[in-house]
Amino acid sequence: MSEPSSKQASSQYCYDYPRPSVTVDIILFTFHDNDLKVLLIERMHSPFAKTWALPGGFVEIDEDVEDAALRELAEETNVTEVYLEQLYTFGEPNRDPRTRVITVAYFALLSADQVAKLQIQGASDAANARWWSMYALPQLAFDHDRILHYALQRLRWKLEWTGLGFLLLPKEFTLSELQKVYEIVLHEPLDKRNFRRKILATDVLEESGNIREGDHRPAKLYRFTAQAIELEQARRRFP
Amino acid sequence: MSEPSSKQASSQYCYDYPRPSVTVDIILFTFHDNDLKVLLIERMHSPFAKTWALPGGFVEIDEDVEDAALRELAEETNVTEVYLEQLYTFGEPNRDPRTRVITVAYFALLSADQVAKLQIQGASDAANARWWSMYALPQLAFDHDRILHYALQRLRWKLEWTGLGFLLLPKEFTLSELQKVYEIVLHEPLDKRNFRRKILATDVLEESGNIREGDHRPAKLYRFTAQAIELEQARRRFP
DNA sequence: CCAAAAGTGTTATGCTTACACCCATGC
DNA sequence: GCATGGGTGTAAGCATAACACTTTTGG
Repeated sequence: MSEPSSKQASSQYCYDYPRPSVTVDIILFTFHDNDLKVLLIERMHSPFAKTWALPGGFVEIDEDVEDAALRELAEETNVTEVYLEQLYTFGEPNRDPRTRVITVAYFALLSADQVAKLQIQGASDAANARWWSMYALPQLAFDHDRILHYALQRLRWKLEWTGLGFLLLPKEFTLSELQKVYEIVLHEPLDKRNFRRKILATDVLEESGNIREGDHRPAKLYRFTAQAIELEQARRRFP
Repeated sequence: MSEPSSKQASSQYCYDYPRPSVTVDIILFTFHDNDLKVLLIERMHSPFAKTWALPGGFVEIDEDVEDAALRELAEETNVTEVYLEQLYTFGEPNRDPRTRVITVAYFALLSADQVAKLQIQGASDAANARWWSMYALPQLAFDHDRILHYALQRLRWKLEWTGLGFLLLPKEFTLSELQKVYEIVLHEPLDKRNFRRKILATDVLEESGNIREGDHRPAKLYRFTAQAIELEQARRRFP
């Protein structure tokens, strides 16, 4: 969300008609400590200095918009293999007080695996990056609060109608852990037996053969099958 | 989709970094002659002169993207009250051979009522505008074929999961007419009794009290209830 | 042996599907 | 009176939702 700093003589690119800036903003979800988390970055510069914002940045002139989202993701988090989906394009004229900015929002689901490995790097203009609970957000810059809640809606919809919840977990996980994801994201308790039956009926999971040793009775570990994502997308649903 | 003509000395608007143009493209669906129709405009100018394209145009610098879609719709068809929904943003760098153009696609559902009244006006750069069968399209400019088929997918999804099919019909219609819409759009035959039961169970329709006199047994006319659209959107579904 | 989480089946209910005949009108 | 589309009900199968106890381990 940084205006590029002008290292060169300004105003090199001229057009007959005014043009907006186009940015991507990324809602990066993960699941940690039994909570749905979202990555935010603290802005250093005006406007909204010292307030938190979604990671994002300008779309380069010869770059696919989706590639821009992937690039920003890589730049700010070092993550490359992610589930990424276009969310919505926000285009009100005064979303950004400085100038006209149209933003294409993407949302990404990051597994706990990936989160553990990643090094979050604030962009040059961002002092600080951290995960926030989706249910205890700070005040947000621009219209990012609206964007974020729209993303939550979409994520809920996804979980209700597809089996993609496992994208928020590590490669192997127990069914109880998966149920917890659904309960926290959907914000409602679920019946354990029905949940297991339903999720296993979709054939997106298989036993990994390993077990999670822990404080109490060990639990079978599951992983998602290779075709799981394709399977989900094959069912005719949006998008 | 017209590059603004430069009446003035060019290059008045200068920026430090290059910026893309942002356009809106509108997929305008209606139902007519037992067929799903889409409005296309024949381009006069290069590139893709003489080929058909989606209506659309540039987003003004101080204009909401959705307002731009509504404005283009009004300019090219004189229609104002429409169901309009953002479809997707297409942002590959070479969609337009001239220059970088990012387009936000919207799809609109137009009732046969409205179609009857409207005067389709090609924009200044468009010679010609007409309705085409979705199932017999001409060759299309840019990536509009892809956009159109994505819109069809979304429309199908909408009809399968919501009761919004009536948006393609006049204010009053028979259940058989409505069923025809679903059959043509979804591209599959439906059972008459099940269709009626299902659609009436959703409470989006009510009898208008009138009847359609015709060749044979007259049919009850229905209209959709005032809250029908809200109702549909209240069920937690995308978006 | 106790605490804590894992795991497991059955029943009732509602929804979806398949299916075939009579009805009202115009000609 | 016949052709044409309008209109109606039921039974079977399937998915969903509600519900409680036993199992396995660690300490």
